[in-house]
Amino acid sequence: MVVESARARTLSHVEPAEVPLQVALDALADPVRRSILRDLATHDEWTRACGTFDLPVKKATASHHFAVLRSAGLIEQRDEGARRLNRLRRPEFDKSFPGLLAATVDRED
Amino acid sequence: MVVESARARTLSHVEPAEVPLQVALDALADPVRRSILRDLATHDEWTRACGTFDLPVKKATASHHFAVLRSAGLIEQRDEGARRLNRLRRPEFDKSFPGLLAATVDRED
DNA sequence: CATGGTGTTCGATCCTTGTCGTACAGTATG
DNA sequence: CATACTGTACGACAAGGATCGAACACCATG
Repeated sequence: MVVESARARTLSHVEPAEVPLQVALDALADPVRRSILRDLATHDEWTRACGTFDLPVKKATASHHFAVLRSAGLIEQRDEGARRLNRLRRPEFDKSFPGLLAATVDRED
Repeated sequence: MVVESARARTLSHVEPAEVPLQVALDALADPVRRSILRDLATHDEWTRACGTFDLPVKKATASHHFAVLRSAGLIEQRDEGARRLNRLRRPEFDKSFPGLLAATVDRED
């Protein structure tokens, strides 16, 4: 029988449908967070652990940004051993906020 | 010969095409500013003076928000006597940021 | 010209939040 | 078990920005 680890059980996710527009915009307004989302958008799902992103901040700050993205319904996280893998919740988020990801992460600047 | 007033001459506008995504998102992330944009989106152009908006802030703060919207290429302003009329730059802004206004101001929350 | 209305500017304040160091928990590997 | 690696939690700090009051400029109207 497969049992979730205690660590994974503390991982609370928020459904994009429950996210207020204000929360979504606050999450998307940060350049470091958009950089994370762009990275996820251009790679296969569940292939990027938190530590594999090339970010201009220390790991404590990066951890904070991942938490913000999760509570805004933008990413899903899953533990795999010592690493925490990420996935962009593109279809779910697009359903709640049509065009918002396209207008923000599908861009150069 | 018609000459612009000194007051109107100080009104500097920014083209949406010159606006970085970061500036646009910062402007759209504030609820008071979105409320202004929604108001403009649902009325005829050049019919709303700054003082005619029902905002939960004092006029000094409102003036600040209009300045932010102008420098983000989201609104255009024109002086008409003592009043300053506003217009949502929908087509120009949509061209530079397709879907962004639709995802933010065309919404309930 | 005096008064009232519209809107901006300036300085001050307050609050949010992005940032980091450190400590800690969980996992893998020797 | 000892060590190294991955990521989070917590407290502290600093910067940015939203807010306001007061003073000011401009316009309209009597």
